[in-house]
Amino acid sequence: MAETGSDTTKRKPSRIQQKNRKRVLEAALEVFSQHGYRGSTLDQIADTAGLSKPNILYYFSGKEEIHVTLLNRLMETWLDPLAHLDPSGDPMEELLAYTRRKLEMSRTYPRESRLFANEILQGAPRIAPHLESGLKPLVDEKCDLIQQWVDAGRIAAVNPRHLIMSIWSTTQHYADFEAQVRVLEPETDASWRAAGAHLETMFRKLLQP
Amino acid sequence: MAETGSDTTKRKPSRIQQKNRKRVLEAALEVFSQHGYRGSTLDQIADTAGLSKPNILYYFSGKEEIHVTLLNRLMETWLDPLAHLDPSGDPMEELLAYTRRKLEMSRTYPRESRLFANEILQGAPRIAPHLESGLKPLVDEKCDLIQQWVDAGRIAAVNPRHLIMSIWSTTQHYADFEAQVRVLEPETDASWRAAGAHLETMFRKLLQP
DNA sequence: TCGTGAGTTTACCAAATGGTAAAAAAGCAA
DNA sequence: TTGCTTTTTTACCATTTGGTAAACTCACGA
Repeated sequence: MAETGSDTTKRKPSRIQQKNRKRVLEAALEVFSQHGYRGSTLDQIADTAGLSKPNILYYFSGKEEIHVTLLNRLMETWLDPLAHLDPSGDPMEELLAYTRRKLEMSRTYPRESRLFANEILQGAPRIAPHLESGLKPLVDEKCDLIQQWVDAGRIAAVNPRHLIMSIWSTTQHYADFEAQVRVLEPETDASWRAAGAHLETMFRKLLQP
Repeated sequence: MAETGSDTTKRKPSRIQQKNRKRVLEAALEVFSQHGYRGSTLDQIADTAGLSKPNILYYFSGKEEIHVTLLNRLMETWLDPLAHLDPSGDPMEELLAYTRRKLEMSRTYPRESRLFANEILQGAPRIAPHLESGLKPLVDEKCDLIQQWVDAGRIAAVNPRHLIMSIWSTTQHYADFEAQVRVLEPETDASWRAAGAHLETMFRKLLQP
């Protein structure tokens, strides 16, 4: 049986396979993050990747597999900052550091942020299982941690779930709504700096016991 | 010249025209807000509206006109709460009331919120002019107002632009990322109540002089 | 009731799109 | 070089999609 590059059986990935799969995923990220799943075409991805459409389908079984692959890889990166919330650290500093990391990710990986936003906006049809199995347990765990900090009086009384959602929404806003932000504040560098200062102030005041 | 229902010349809209144009727009809102512009099809809109595709094209010149019409109508509704920020009111109460109105709109009109989010996510290709001509002047004006409140010491020192963006992002999050919110907190009613309380606390603390 | 224009349907079409078959080319071990 | 596998290209295809032409139906005033 000729291996088509899928994952039914495992073989050595071959240097050229790794390289081209990477090119496809990079191009797909560019395209999907801008137009959403249904708004993106294999031709666009092929053009962006500098490969032919059938060539792309030699590496991936179809459009959906490319999209799902991207989302799966993304989830790890995306949850990483929250996973690093340290129970043994200083609560205030941990949460502010988390906010900083999240904002930094929005600046560094805006396409990833938009890819995720697109998927959630459309009801998370292809990533719902991962939300249940990956995101939810982690959030539950960290909510417990934050609640302990609250109970111990080390930070002000807040709803942990909604605190986390506030951090997500405010930080991701700068990536997901970039087109709008740019209209209101065209100086990109200054905008990011002001955003960082603003969020630092806001969450510090919120959490001050 | 037979009027096709477009707007090249003005005639009396005829009761049935008004009714059916409304049906189309209602259906288009449902579809566009879920799949984005390119992900939505005229057939979907036609099915949802209970009309045939050519019938829809009797009332609108094409897919794009429907979308643009929706976005234009939306802009007014969307900016309305901000426009009502009253210079003569109490600063803290005005801003908290604005936040409440915004959250209420996310709950009442989630589809409109998602339609807007979709458009911005994709770089605002069809609404960019309106952002410049409609949103920007209003935001600039209200930023001046907030800055005056800050200068007068009536609220804490904040960056007005980023305050507004914080209010937008946190309130709209509950509509735009509903699929994710539901995973973390399945009890919808409780979620909205907790959101209201959380945002009230957060912005009150932020703005307390 | 008849005519006229508004509204609706049926039958299409050209382009775009996801995907496939198979031949051709490029690597590569012997 | 030879023979085999991996990779890439060329030529397609079926379906979907936005849109149109023209026939048809319906409401309603004269």
